[in-house]
Amino acid sequence: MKESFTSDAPPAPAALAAKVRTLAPSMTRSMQRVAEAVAGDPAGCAALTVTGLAELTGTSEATVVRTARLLGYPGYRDLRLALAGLAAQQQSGRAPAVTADIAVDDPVADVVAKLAYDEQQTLADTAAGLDTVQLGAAVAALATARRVDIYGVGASGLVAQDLAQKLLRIGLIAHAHSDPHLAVTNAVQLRSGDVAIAITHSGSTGDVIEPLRVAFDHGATTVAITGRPDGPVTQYADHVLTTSTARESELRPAAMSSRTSQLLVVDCLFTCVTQRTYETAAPALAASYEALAHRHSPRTR
Amino acid sequence: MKESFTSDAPPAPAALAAKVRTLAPSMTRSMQRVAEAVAGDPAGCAALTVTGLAELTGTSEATVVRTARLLGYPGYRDLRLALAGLAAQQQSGRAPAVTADIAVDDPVADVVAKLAYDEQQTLADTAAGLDTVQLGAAVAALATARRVDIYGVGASGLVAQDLAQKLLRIGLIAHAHSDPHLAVTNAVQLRSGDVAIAITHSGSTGDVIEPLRVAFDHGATTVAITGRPDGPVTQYADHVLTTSTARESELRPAAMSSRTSQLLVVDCLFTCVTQRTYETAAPALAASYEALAHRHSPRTR
DNA sequence: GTCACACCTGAAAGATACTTTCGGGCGGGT
DNA sequence: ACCCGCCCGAAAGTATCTTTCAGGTGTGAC
Repeated sequence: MKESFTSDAPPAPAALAAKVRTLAPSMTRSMQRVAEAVAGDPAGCAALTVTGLAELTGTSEATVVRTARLLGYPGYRDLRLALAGLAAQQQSGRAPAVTADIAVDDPVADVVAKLAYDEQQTLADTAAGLDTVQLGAAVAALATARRVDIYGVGASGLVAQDLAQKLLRIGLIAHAHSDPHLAVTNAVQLRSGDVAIAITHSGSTGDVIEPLRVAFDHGATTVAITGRPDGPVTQYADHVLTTSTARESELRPAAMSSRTSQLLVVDCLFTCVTQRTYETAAPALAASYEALAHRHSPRTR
Repeated sequence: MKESFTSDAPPAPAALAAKVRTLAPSMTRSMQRVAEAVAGDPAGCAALTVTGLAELTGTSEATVVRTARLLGYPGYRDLRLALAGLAAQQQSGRAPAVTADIAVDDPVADVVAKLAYDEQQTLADTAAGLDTVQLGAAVAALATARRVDIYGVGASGLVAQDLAQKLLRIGLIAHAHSDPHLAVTNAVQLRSGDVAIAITHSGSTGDVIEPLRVAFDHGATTVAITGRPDGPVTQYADHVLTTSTARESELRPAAMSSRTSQLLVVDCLFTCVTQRTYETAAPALAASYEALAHRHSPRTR
């Protein structure tokens, strides 16, 4: 029995709070109430029966079961088991130090500490929620790709460029597009064996979905990196990599944590592809490193 | 009421194995088989139903329930919950194997865990090493800046763009330059009251140092974000913000952790500037958020 | 402004898992 | 060898979970 986390079957072990946040937007009101209760008090909810939890949240048994399903469990029974596990874990483990939100009058040192903590949390959530099977499939496609196109606009555009830069360094033919028109005109060139990657936090950025759809229709292997695994973009994605959605506030826009999350996914993609193509990737990496050395001034000291 | 082994009042939380041994002598043969299975593989048994466990141990459902009772639980259901908790607990216990370097033959899941851990470490290091006085000074300069120029090439160029994007959102006039020639020609336009920021991990990237020097000579306030506080770039920097340098390896180029570190610094700069210019920044942020909403497809839900 | 549609929601029936009851059978004691 | 006690599992009984279905509500189109 392997550790593998297949995308729909696997119940989340401890990454439940993260999963609740990720899926919350796609939930209905009643389901959100249930999810909230579950995330807020795992221990308490684990002690409850379906009927009990339904009454507590003012909903029906059916809704509770539906929520459990949405969170990735076969039924409420399994959600309850996971809940018990989670409760035991945070019981024995350290209390998750809940940091307050960043305030307007926080001193500089506090801002630094809070931002660092939040981003660390985002990384942990992302790693816990990442589907390694999907990731493996995406890596396999990239490793043998003839050509790779990456779409992203706004903040995600920078992530797209980051990935393209990395892939170029290991000898892949990769290009990042932030111009939607050029992206589409390039997408029509793709065919089977090529890979197209769309990066969008909202999962509904038309400028990014359109080129992915075109690539998909032309037979390319398509990958979506998004925070909304139920968003429109996944319609045209062979493989979906989910980024985590951290709570945001006025002083901490969503773009900040989504970018952190996206970059981790991108790093994972890159590293795994490097592994699989080590024979060619290693010398390519060394060469690019060597080439850059001449761009630096002579060492001081 | 203490945690003592009173057989009727408290169900055992995690001291289950001990309880099994304690009570084993008073058990009948069949019950011992059940208890043994439970103590031997909590995780596996938690996944089983009464019937399943009965079959596995070659006994009957009634015996399983009796065993659960003897161990202090109201019924099998509750034993199962405790089992799930126990499993999760000893699952989380064995995790500190991520400190090792990434190997070529690491499975995907390990790569994800190690990368996430490393980046978290980088964030912690950066936050700990960041000079809040220097940061405060840079923030003060930015908050009143007439114009902001940001220099960075390669991976740092993306960080520069990220910062520029953010500052633009709160109403500052910021521009990121990755073309060294254009950077220099723009730098000569700067004067006192303007801010120039150079981002370079090595601290010795000529293409970035040169425009910063020009800006410095023209009286602009200059900031360097670098991993080498003793590098050439700091010669022309009024304020130096130090990023952390994590250990690197063949499969994990330095660019990865330096980027993470740089982005945290950039986020700190942005957030603190937003604080100090809250009156104008908040509405600007809200407006940019609003403008983007129309770029998304209608909700799926 | 009205209509139609889709979708959420909960009640109740249906299925599953757990608990209890009860009689058979195996061992020890005399 | 016989009797007694008690362990054990089959089956009936009950609680819990799951599914189905019909009613209601909000949303978009005309």
